[in-house]
Amino acid sequence: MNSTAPRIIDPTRADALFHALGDANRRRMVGLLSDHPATISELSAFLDISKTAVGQHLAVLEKARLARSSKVGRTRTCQLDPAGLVALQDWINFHRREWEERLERLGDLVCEANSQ
Amino acid sequence: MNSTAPRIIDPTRADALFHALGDANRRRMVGLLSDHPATISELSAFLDISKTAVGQHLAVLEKARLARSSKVGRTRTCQLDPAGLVALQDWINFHRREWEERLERLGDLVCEANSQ
DNA sequence: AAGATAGTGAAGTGCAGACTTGACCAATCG
DNA sequence: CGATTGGTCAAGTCTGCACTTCACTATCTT
Repeated sequence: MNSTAPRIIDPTRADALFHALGDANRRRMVGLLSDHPATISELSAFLDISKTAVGQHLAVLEKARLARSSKVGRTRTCQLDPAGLVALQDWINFHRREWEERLERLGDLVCEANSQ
Repeated sequence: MNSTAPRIIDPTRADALFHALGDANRRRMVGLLSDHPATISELSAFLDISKTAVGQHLAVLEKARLARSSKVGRTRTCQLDPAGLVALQDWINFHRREWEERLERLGDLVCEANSQ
């Protein structure tokens, strides 16, 4: 489980993923949600944007599978969806592998990269 | 080295990073560069966009420290800069840690997340 | 039932950003 | 030298998207 095998990530998915995280407010949302679930209103208050805006952000995050939500009564509670983060991890691992492989043969840059 | 310690990533930097990777062409660029360095013209030909556009993308990638470039003679060769990927990794690790910690107490979702 | 509260839909505004074109400079080649 | 070729600068275009407001539908509270 949790194999180190190179798992490729579909471009469409990558698009959704990076687009989703490209916005500061959405990143703040996953920041909040990674701490604990929250409702639309709470997120709205915290981020200081309209509930409508939160709803729109949520849709984007859900499409990227970075968040989930479910409505009970009149309140919708959002929580983090690990799947997105996992996919992101995969994307990085894939590319990391590629250049690490290449840099091994060339032996440079790497130290610099680690120091900030 | 390469410690597992939580290394926090500055929001401004995260912005640059995710914004940079939010574009499909730029992702294709890092894809190419992670294989081997390339010149502006080569990238232009491969991505089928103007050299000017490539230059603009390059600027974005460099700001995010995902690429470097240097000009010798009249040709500019671009190569991948590991620093960006490393920072990205840090960002994920940080959030991953947060929700893993929380999910450990709640014990759910995780299996689903791993299967796609 | 009246009134607040939680959220959704539609439509509009304004800005950012991904491109292009065209003029231009600097190396390289014949 | 003259002609390509590689790259950059400066505008300008056009689409996408973050966000708002307004109107409306549940749902909860008292």
